[in-house]
Amino acid sequence: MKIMVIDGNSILNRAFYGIRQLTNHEGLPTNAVYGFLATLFKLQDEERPDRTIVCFDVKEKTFRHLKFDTYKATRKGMPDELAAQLPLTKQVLDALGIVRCEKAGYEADDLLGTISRRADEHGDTCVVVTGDRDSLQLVGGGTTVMLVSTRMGQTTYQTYDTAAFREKYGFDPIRLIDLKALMGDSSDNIPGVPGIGEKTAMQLLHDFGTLEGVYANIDDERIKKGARTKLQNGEQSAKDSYWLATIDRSVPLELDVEHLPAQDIDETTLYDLLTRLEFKNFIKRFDLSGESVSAPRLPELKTERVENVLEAFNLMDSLTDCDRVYAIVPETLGAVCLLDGDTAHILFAEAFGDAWNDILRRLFDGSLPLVLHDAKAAVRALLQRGMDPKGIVFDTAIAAYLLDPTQSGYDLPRLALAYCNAELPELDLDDPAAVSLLGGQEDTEKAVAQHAGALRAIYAEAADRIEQLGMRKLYYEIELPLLRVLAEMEAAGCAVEPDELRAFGDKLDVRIRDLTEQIYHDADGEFNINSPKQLGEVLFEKLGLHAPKKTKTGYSTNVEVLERIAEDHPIVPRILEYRKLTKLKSTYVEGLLKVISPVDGRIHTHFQQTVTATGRLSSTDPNLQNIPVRTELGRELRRMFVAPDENHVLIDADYSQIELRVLAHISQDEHMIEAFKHGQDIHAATAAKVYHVPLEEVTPQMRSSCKAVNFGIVYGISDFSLAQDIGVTRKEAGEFIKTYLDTYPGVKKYMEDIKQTGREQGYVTTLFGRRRALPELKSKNFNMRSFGERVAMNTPIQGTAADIIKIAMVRVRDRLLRDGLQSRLILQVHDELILEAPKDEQETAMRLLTEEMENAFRMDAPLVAEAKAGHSWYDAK
DNA sequence: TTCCTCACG
DNA sequence: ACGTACGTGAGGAAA
Repeated sequence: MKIMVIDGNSILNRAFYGIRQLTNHEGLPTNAVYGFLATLFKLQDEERPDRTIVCFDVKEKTFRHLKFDTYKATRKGMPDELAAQLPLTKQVLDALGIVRCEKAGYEADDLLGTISRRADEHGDTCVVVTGDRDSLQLVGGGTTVMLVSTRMGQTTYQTYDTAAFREKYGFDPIRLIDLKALMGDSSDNIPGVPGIGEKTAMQLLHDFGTLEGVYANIDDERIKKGARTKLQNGEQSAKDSYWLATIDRSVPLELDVEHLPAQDIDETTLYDLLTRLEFKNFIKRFDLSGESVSAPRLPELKTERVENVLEAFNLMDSLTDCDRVYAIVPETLGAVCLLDGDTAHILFAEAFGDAWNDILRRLFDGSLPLVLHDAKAAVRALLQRGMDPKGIVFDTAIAAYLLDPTQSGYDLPRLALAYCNAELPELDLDDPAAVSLLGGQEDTEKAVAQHAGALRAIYAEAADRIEQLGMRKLYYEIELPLLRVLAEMEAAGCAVEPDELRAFGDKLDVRIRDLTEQIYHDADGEFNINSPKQLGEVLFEKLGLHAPKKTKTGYSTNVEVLERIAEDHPIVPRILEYRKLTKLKSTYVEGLLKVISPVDGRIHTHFQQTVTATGRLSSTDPNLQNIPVRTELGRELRRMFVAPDENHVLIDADYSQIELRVLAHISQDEHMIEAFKHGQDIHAATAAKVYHVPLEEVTPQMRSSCKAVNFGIVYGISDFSLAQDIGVTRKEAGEFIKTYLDTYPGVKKYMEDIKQTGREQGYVTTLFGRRRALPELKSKNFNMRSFGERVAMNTPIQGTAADIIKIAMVRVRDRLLRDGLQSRLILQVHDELILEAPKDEQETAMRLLTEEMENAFRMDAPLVAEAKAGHSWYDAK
């Protein structure tokens, strides 16, 4: 029989530190549990043990180390976040039917040792899985040790049997104990012999075999005088250490290794647990279904099909008096579900034919206070049918986003689980088959009703919490109105020049082919240049170029690396150019050609309002927020985004330094505010201050450094990254930052305060009350905490800037309408707004746009926006 | 799917 | 000593 015995604490620990802190909807921290299970399943798949046992330390305080008073003081405890995940892990293991082994007073190590010894004696083979190198002393007989190590988030496994161990270390596994007795182990609080390090210890063992051997030959000439004195003085410590380092292999365990129960999964409990933890892929792995599970359900609703137009209008009339009308309206507008008390009324477009548009028009005529989920998609569709949807008073997706912007999604089933602990069936009303009147309706209708019920429950909860958290204005005056603006922008789309785009692509192609040939020639053979793996092999093995140490899973071949070795071989600059061109070709030329609407020949992006952690928008399908601009060639692409005809222009206005202005305002730093008030070039002004020279004497070099620091400050700076960015030593960067912060004491104070406030409150906010929770600030893990601190510094800045441009967008749109102009907003790129305007409105629209952007919010460092007009995006920027 | 790379603010 | 900028989305390769 093959037994796998796992050091639960060690693997859990690795999982915890390997992955960034995650919490699920219930607020359960889950990363360690997840990582642990992932490791466990992977090992079970690969090793196929007959039985698995997981060992845990029972209590840190009962370690045998503690018998030595001197050694216990600095023993590190388990971080709280991890401790919180321990019981969950054990619950899952129990549900999986995996034997757990714990014994008060013993470390998991000792349990591993004891179990492996017993298995060995019984003639079984035993794989010990742990992250702790100490356990390698267990290797021998039928016992192998699999060492799990996590580097850069990548987990690797290395199995040691006696031979493998000997090859690597040059002595027998059991001698690890002797080695530790000599050299000690600071992480385990084993003192060893003071003054003896790894080198000496290895030499001693090599010469004398064992600790005992060393002391038996203490006068041997191979031991140097200094070492001898140290050994003599440290003899007691060596003996203690020997004992400390020895894993106890005869723990009195009741566990009967010979008669382990077969693994028996408790499906119901497992499903419950995995659902709570939101580990969907594991649920899939075990093919669990929730049928036998009793998750709380929302009240049952009756479903009623609305069959004719009259009935539909009567229903809507009767709903007009309602406080709120809960409606499920899919993007395709193929069906609608309206909740009325305990009845879900379902209307299918198919049943109404031409009258369907009348029904939609009535539904959205503004007389029904509609609560929707993800309304933007429906609004866009309605706009595209020439309607003017009104009456949307709440969107649960946006509300849930404001309540916690860091979730990975906000679909209705997920919210139902988080807000009502209810399970909702999957439902895709955008799939025409689902809303077809033909066949299989029952289930769909039931599901729709349940979704509507959940919508109501979520609304009640979410609306309340929006109030409580002080986000009413943000929600009702910024995000909700913005929804309509975004829908209009999406529906409007942007005109493009497909022919020129294709021509540009062909031009790229010629050059790409050329480069490909040269690269193959340089490499003396064909390979896939797009494959970082193959490229790495060619550059660093075949051509023998020096690989600048960057390596994760192979060689790193990114721009930074390639630029450093560009001089070394003509292939490198060619690869750099190849990369540039293929990026332009595939992502932009081909990518954009694919998404030109066959209906109107324009490109309609989708602005995501519920994605970013900071409150920014994002753009997808296609992403129009990352159209190249930084290189001249890439910038050419902007010539393809144009005004639709000779009578129109594009107007592009962007905020000047909005984030730094926000920083100046939030931090109330006098000097920075003054600089902005006087309209100074902020980077130059900073340089003048930092270098103590008059503004006129600031060199481009000085300005550029300060520009980097200004950026860094906004991101939550560190000396390392700044050093990397401006090419100075880390120390110089550190001093530079210090000087900078002394120059702007207000900024310094803000950076300190925000971290503290964030830690105390558990979240940070923007000036408009947008909130981001930051549990990382309390983490004991340095990296995680540092990340939290940078985020705490950055989010209020980036987020406030996002709030401001959102306000501007709503105002620009409203004012264009109010002033009866034909100009329309079509794009937003974080600090930039783009209008499509009739030429005769050009001047008016430019003024309006600049005004509304600058007046969106009054700051002590005033907002400045600059507009430019042109036929294409290239010309308007 | 996940990683790597690279485009933007 | 730790490993580093903040926020995104898309395409191609490899698993």
